[in-house]
Amino acid sequence: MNTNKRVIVGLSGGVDSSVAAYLLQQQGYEVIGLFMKNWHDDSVIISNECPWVEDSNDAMLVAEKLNIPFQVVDLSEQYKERIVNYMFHEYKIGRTPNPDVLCNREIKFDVFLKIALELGADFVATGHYCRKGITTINNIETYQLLAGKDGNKDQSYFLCQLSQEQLSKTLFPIGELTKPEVRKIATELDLVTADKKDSQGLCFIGKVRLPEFLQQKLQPKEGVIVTIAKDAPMYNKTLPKFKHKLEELEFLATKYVYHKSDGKVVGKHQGAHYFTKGQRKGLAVGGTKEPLFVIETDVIENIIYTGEGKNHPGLYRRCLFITNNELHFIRPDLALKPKETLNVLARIRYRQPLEKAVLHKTKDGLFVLFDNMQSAITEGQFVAWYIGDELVGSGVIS
RNA sequence: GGCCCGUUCGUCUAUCGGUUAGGACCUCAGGUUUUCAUCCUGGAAAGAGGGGUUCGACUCCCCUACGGGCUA
Repeated sequence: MNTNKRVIVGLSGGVDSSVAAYLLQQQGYEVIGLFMKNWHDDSVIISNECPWVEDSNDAMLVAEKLNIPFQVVDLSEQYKERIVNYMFHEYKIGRTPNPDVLCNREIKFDVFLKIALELGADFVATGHYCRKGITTINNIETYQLLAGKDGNKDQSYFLCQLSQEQLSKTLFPIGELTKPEVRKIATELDLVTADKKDSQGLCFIGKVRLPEFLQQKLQPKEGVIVTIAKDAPMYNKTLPKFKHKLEELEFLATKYVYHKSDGKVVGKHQGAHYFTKGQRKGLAVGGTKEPLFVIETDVIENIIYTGEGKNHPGLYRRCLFITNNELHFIRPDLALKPKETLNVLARIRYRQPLEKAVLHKTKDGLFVLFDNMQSAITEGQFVAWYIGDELVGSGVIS
């Protein structure tokens, strides 16, 4: 039944996309493999140099084995413009971006998708661990982004910015499988990628030392590290009585504002923009009973604020806000209007266990109010919310 | 100028006349992780200096160098 449908698979040179291609082939699709080359500066990568050469080669071998056509496209210009520049910009303004979420929205499911369509494809497919559902709502065919069946590998979070349009053209062939099952298939087929280690680090770039990577554009600038005491007065404010829910939400979403005089200087750093909230490593401040965690970075004053111990109050908040222009619903029918609320499960980082939360829409944006305190809510990261195993929307934490 | 205390891994510290001188933090390496982080495991790392006493001293004594209390 799929015989006349053409699918272009993004072959990355890893097991997942290899098996994805195979499964599509089994399902009767006409499959074409396409390798994206998005980065070729290996000077910034830790470990083995030039991973893309090996990866594209593996992708080609897999295509040969499956006997499908194979091509390489170079998208490094677009990748640089849309992803790398965005990264630099975000770090510069003191936020912590998630380039891989953007990479999916802007590269794999935009630039790449368009190329595929030009090549006559009906769909693109990738080796993501997630599933696509289709349901009819008000007579409109609506696509759903569902978590991968392998709870340990579920990658729906990285696709939280996809649109209906993009989903409509997309297939996720391995979403019903677990990683061990995928490996097993690859082994049985004797694919070169069968035992290849999972890729990590920045998609297409690999493992980098962030400060070094960022130094291409962001100059080091020495500043101080300040420690805020666990029992600082600002943490003991009693909850005011709120007149409106909105007032309460705003209060709970407000982050602490620190000044140098609120704590004591314990060290120096080479640039507040190289650090992110919740970070423990790289501060080079020792002698404390418990580790120091970054609780705030101030890129204007170039000060890093830290708190001692995993339970430091500066690390926790229950509520966060998303502005309207950084708010996205995969399910348009579930988009909230001002004053509407929605009970969801949400996460603020990949692989974080889902947490109960309530969405509160306002005129200017959306509040996400968690039942429990959340550690290191970080501006620039994406919060994604689910109903059951369906990812229905996401936004940038501001 | 006299009299009394302190000096241990990079940091904060524990111990002891015979120990692989312990821990925490930092750092490094590996692992987990398609973001940044987190998390897990492991490694490296010390007795201010010089003399004694002793079979043996980081530990006891003396002197030299840097940090605290009385006298004036």
